[in-house]
Amino acid sequence: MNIKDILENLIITSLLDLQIDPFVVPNINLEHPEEFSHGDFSSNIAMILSKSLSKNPREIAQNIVIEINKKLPDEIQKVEVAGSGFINFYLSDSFFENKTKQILLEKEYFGKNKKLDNQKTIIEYTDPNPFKEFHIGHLMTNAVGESISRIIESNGAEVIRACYQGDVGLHVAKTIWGVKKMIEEDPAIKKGFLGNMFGFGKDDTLWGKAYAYGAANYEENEIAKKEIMEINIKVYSKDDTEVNKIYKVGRKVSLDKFEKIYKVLGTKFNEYFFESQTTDFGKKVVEENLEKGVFEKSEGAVIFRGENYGLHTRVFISSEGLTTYEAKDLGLAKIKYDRCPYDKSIIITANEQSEYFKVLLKALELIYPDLAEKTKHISHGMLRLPSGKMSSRTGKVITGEFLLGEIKNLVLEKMKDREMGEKEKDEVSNMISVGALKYSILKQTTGKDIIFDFDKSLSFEGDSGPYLQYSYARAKSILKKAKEENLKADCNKIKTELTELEKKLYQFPEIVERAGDEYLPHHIATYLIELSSTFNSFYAKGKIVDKDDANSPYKVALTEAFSIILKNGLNLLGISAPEKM
RNA sequence: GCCUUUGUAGUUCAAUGGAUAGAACAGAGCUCUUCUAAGGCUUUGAUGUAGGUUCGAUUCCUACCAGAGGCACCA
Repeated sequence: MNIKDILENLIITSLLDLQIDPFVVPNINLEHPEEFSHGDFSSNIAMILSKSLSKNPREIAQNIVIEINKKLPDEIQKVEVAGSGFINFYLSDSFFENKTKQILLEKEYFGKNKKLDNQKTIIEYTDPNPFKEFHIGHLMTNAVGESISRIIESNGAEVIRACYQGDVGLHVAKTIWGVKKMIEEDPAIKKGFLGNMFGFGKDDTLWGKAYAYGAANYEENEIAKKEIMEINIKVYSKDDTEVNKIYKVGRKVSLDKFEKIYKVLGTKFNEYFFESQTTDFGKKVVEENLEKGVFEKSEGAVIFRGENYGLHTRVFISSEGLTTYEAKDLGLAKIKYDRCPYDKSIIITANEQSEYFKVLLKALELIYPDLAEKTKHISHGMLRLPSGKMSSRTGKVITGEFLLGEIKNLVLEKMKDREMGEKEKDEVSNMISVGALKYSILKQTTGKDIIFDFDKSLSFEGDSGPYLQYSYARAKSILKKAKEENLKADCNKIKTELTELEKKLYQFPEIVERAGDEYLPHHIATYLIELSSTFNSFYAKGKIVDKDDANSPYKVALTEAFSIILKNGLNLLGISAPEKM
């Protein structure tokens, strides 16, 4: 039984002994006070009961404490009444010693639970579009999705990582138009686009330029717009040899590039879905349900009248007969389920799609109510520069690779005096760059915009990924020294005072559970920063590895426990923990 | 215009309706003959406005102000 349950039972039985019905309150509220001087757990039960009992909360608290003291378990050292009626619990030395033992024993399993056991969850995130850049928005969706995946895995769920990619649609036509025009203008450039069919002689940055070129002309040039729409139809019909060829190469160039990025970011997808696979089925679903009255015809298009549900109306099949992404997404829900029957389906996107997903989920509810029930849309904020929104439509994008490259340069600059082999330096600098970026995304509540300032957001000091990684490397370095001096960890403390470190360490599993319940990775990030800060103070206070100090084995045990939890926590954020940096 | 969402130190972020609103950066001042100073210690500084609910509100409700996103054939 975990400590929270023990405390809860203790309160309930004490209330019963006092002839108070504990079930008049919905649940016993137990929280960690902000300051350790207020104990390890605190309950406001007396304050809540005060009204219904018409009694002073402090008096109620006193009575409860008297009852609790009659049956104080080993885990609790003392119980006190404080403030306006809080009951504060102070945990005992043996509780902390046992927890440290448990951490050292369970290692990478510490923090995991079985809450979502037997729950199969498919989680869709990143979703870059072939023929377009992998921009920093994708980086953000990936960071959030990967972290949520790992968190719910730690809560026991089986996770299927899915990526849905738009390999058909107007953006493809814009790119193909751009490619054709650029080759027309400069035939020599053809090789840069198409290369030899097998190698990587193809220049993937050219494809980004072609998209930007097509996109700009689509907006400004009526003739180009018409040509692009014609190409769009050909992409679907596949009856134009030249279009087919450009399409085939462009798609592969994009997908290969994406795979390289996923590898750097630490994501391995289990399933890929493509719009080219959802189009026909999506259209079929819409047409079937047009007859059933879910959709209606308007101005030549097939629409879903979201206004009837307080939402907005959207087009599912265009007046030209093309399926919009609304219809494709609708089909996707069923295709996903057919391929991997899930208990829960999570889709992660930027919050600019929040309203859209409400409409989509309403339509889904009318067609596949069981699937709609299982589906959840999670949105994150936008990564924006002080100068404004980042858009790939205008062609002015910051690509994921560019950003990671810039960060890596900063890291390498910082590492230039480190004694480390070139290969190791390269690996470690990759870990740190990705860690810095991911942390800056995950440290705040999912859903709020991130104002992205190169210098500030990616600082390597203070509240940052590298701070956590540095703390880890430091702990590992200490443990290495302990090993060299043959000092073994011992969880039984001799006569040291408890430090704040023990009081933070045991809280990790609760944090994992909460982050999973709320789908909020930032709880992990906040906890890890507090934990690391506590460890760093502990480190600064005196030597840990010291043969002349009888407490040294206990300090080594705490250091090891810290390193285990920090590594597990970083893993939940999708951040690697370097042994050295 | 309608809908959604966000307003917390100079800046970027925390705070299941609870105790003295936490950090980090920036500013001021300390700290490496000692296990990693990407560290530690000290210090200045904040809940958009006006009401309401509550024993208690940054948190819930209403209005207003300000920012962001969305609102018919792009994803």
